[in-house]
Amino acid sequence: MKQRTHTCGELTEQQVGEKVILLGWVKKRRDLGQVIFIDLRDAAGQVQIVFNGEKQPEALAVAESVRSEYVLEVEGEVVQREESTVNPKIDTGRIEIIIEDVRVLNAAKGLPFVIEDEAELNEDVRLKYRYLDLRRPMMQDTMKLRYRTTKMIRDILDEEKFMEIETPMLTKSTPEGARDYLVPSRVHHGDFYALPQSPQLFKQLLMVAGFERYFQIARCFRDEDLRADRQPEFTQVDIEASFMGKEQLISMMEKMMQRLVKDLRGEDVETAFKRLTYQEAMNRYGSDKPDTRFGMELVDISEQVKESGFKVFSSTVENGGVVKGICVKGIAPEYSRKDLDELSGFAEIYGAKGLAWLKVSSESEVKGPIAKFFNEEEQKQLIEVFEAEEGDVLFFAADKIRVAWDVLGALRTKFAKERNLIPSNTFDFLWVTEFPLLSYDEDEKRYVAEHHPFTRPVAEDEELLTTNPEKVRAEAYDLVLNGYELGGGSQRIYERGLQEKMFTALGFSEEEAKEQFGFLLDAFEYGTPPHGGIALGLDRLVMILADRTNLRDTIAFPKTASASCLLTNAPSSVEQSKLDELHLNVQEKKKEETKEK
RNA sequence: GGUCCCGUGGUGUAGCGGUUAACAUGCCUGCCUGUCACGCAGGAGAUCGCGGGUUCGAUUCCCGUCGGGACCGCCA
Repeated sequence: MKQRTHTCGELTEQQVGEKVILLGWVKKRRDLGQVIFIDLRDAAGQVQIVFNGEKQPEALAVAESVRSEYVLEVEGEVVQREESTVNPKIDTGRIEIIIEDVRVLNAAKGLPFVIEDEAELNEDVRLKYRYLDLRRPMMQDTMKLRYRTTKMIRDILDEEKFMEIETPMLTKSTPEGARDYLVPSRVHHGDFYALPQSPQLFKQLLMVAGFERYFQIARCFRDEDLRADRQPEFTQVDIEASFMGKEQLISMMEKMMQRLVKDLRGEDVETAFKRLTYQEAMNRYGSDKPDTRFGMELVDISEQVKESGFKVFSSTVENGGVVKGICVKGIAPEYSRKDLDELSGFAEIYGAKGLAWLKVSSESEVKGPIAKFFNEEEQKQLIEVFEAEEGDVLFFAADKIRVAWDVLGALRTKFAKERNLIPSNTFDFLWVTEFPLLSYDEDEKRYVAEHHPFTRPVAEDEELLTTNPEKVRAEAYDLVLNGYELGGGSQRIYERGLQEKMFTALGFSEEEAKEQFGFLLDAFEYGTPPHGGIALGLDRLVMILADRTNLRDTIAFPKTASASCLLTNAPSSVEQSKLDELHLNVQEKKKEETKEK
C-alpha cells in the first residue's frame, strides 16, 4: 500500500493539476464501456474517479472487475470538471480524478445491503452486520457527533477545573436500585463483584479525598429490561463537586448545555432554564420528565365534578381519587365515537379502568356518551376550564392520582406526536426539582429512595425524616430535555448522623447499613466537605442532538431489546471448565427448550 | 413477568385456503466514451423463521416456539 496524499473528501479545485494518491472504498461503479466512473469513499468523504479506455486501458481493465466496497489504491490527476458535468450534489462535484494507476487492495463479496442512508433495513440485519451498517453516512455522522459531544464536555469541564478520574468496574453489589450485572470471583469462592450502576459511591469518596471537582465519562450497567431509550450498558457523564451549591452547579450545567447545542446544532438556548417542582410537573403534564414544547396541559376538575350526576366521577373524588382531563384541539371531526372509545384500551395500559371523553360541539355544549350526566351549566363550565372550542375533544381520567397522571401524560404525548404539535429544532431544557426523597414500596413494605440513598433532604424537611418520611423533599434536580430525562443530580448527605437516619428511614438495621455502606459512613467521619453532583445520560443527549428516537443509533455496538448482541452472539454458554473455575452451577432450563436449540 | 406488531429471493415489501409466489432494489452476463438513482437487453436467485394442528390441500387459518421491534411492569 502506498501512502495517500489526500483524503477523498478534502479534495477541492485547489488541487487541480496535482497528482494524487487516494485510498478508499468503491461506493458506486458506473460502467459506460470505454469509460468507467467510480465514487471512491473514505472516512472524509467521496470523490469521482474516472477510468478512460483510450488513455489507460490497463487501469480500465482493472476497473471493470471492481465491485461495490472493494478497497482501492488509485493514482491520478485532479482535473476540473466541464461545466456541464459538474455534480452540485456532492462536495467534490466540481472536480474528478483521471486515474493512471489502480490497485485492488482488497475485494469484497456481495453485501447484504447497500451502504446508503436510504436503505431501509430491519434492526436484526443492521445489528448482525453492524460493521457495514456503521459504514453508512448517517451512522458515521452520528458517531462523529457523539465524539464531538464527548470532547466538548471534556473541554468544558476541564476549563471549569474538573479532573477526570476512573473508578472501578469490578465493584460491590448493593441492595438498593436496579438489578446488578454480577461477575463471579474465581479467587473468592461463591462471591461476586457487580458492574457499577453508576460510580456514585466512588465519586463521593473522591470528594472525601479532597479532589473537589471530579468527572468521568463512565460506563454504567443495569440489568433491567430495555426500551427504545434504555440500554443495559450506557454512558454517563458523571460529575461531582465539593463546595459547589445547587445553584452554582445548575448554572454551570446550563452553560454547558447551551454551548453544546450552539456548537453542535447551531441553535440558541436561553438560560436560566425553566424550573418545575415535581408536583407542578406531575399536575400540569402528568410526567416527571415533561415535554413542554407543546401545551395540552392537564386540568384538575375534581372540584367541579365531585357533586355531579356522573357517578364514575363523583364517587372517584369521594374515595380520595381525582378527575383530571386534557383538551385535544380540533380532532372532533376526525374521530368517530368508535375511535374515541377505542382509546380506553390505551388508557388501560397505564392501569386505568377506562377513558371518558366529550366532544365540544359548540361554545357551550358537549356531546358524547357521558354528556347527559352534565347539565347545561356544568357543560359550559367544563368548556371554560379547558378553554375549549368547537371541534375539540376532552379526555378524562378518574382514578388514583398516579394513574390519572400516567394516563393523561401518555395521552398528551401520543396526540402531540400524531398531530405533529412538536416543533423541530427546539431544545427545550428544564429542571424538575423538589422530588420526594422517599416513596413507599407496597411490595417491599418499606420506604425506598426515589433518587438514591445519598441524596440530601431539603433542610427544612429534615425532621420529617423520622415522623413523616413521605413528605420529605429531596435536594435533587433532574435535567429534562424534550421529554427525556437527560440526567439527575442532587446535593449529598455528608454527615454520618444524617446518613444513618436515612438508612433507618429506608428500613436498614444498623448492622445492614454497616455491612453495606460502612466504608462510606466511616469516610464521612474524616472531614467530608459538602458536595453534590449530577449524572447525564450521554447516549440520550447524543440521541436528541442527532434527532434520533432510538438509543441504538447512537451506540456503535448496541444490544437488542432482549439484551443480546447479534454481531457476536453474546451472551452465550461457556465451557464447563470455566464454570468449575468460578465455582458455578447452572440450573437446568425450565421446560425443554434446550433440545430444540 | 405481561400486552401488542412483524418474520416471504441478498435487502425492503406485496400477496393468497389451490398462484408459474409478484414488485422494487441489489447481484450476474452482454452492449454502451460523460455518468453521478447512468441507460438498454438478458439471467440467476425463495424448503414463505421453525414445530405441531385444522383441512382433500396451509406461505395463507389456529396453537406453540425462536428471532426482531414498541410498550406496561421494572429501571434508586
